[in-house]
Amino acid sequence: MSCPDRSFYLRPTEIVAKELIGKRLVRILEDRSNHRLERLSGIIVETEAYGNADDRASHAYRGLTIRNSPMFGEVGRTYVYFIYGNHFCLNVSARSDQRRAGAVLLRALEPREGIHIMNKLRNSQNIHDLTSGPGKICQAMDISKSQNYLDMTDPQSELRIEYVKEDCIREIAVTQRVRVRYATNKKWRFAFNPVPS
DNA sequence: CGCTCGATATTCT
DNA sequence: GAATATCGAGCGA
Repeated sequence: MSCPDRSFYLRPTEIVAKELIGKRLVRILEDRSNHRLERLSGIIVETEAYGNADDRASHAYRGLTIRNSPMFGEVGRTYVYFIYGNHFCLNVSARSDQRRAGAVLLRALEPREGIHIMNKLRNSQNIHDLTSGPGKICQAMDISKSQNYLDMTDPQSELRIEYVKEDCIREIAVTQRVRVRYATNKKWRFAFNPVPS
C-alpha cells in the first residue's frame, strides 16, 4: 500500500492532523527468534497539531533546540520525544512552507495487525487499553528515541503511514487539545467519535 | 469512579 | 527548582 508523499505533509499542520485520521500507522519489527519481520499496525483515530512561535503549547514555541529539531526539519519525518520521565510520544513533522516548525502528535490508534505482539510489549490483555494514548502507542510498537527522524513517506521504512482502502464514514470531532493550558483558543485536536456500541 | 503519586528527560528560570 | 503534549498503581468513597 502506498504512503502519503512529502507534499501531503507540506501543508498547514492542522490540515495534515485532520487528514491523518483514518490513515494507517505501520511498524515493522525484527523478530530475532525466528528471523522474521513482524508487521504491527493500527488506524489513526486521534491526533493533535502543534505549531511554532505563534503556539504557546508547542515545543517549538521558544525556538530551535536539540530536542525539537525534527519539528524544524524535513516534513514527513518522525519526531519522538521523552516526557514525564517515563514515556515516549510519536509525532510527524508537517507544516506549510510559510511556517518554520510544526508537528502532528499521534494520540490514539485502533489496533489492526500484530495485536498479540503489542499485547506482549505492553504487558496487557485489554485491546481497548492497547493504543489509547500517545505513550501507549510507543510502548505497544517499541518506539523510542532510536526511531527519531525516520522517513514516514518511505514505503520500506520500519515506521510509516499508509493510505487505507476503505472509505472513512465516521464523523471527525474537533476540540481543544488535551492537557494544554496555553493557546486554548486553538481547536487542533481531531478524533473519530467513539464507535457506536 | 476520582484522586494522588512515582517514574525522572528536557528545557527554562 | 519547576513545569510538562503521560500512564498505571494504589487507595478511598
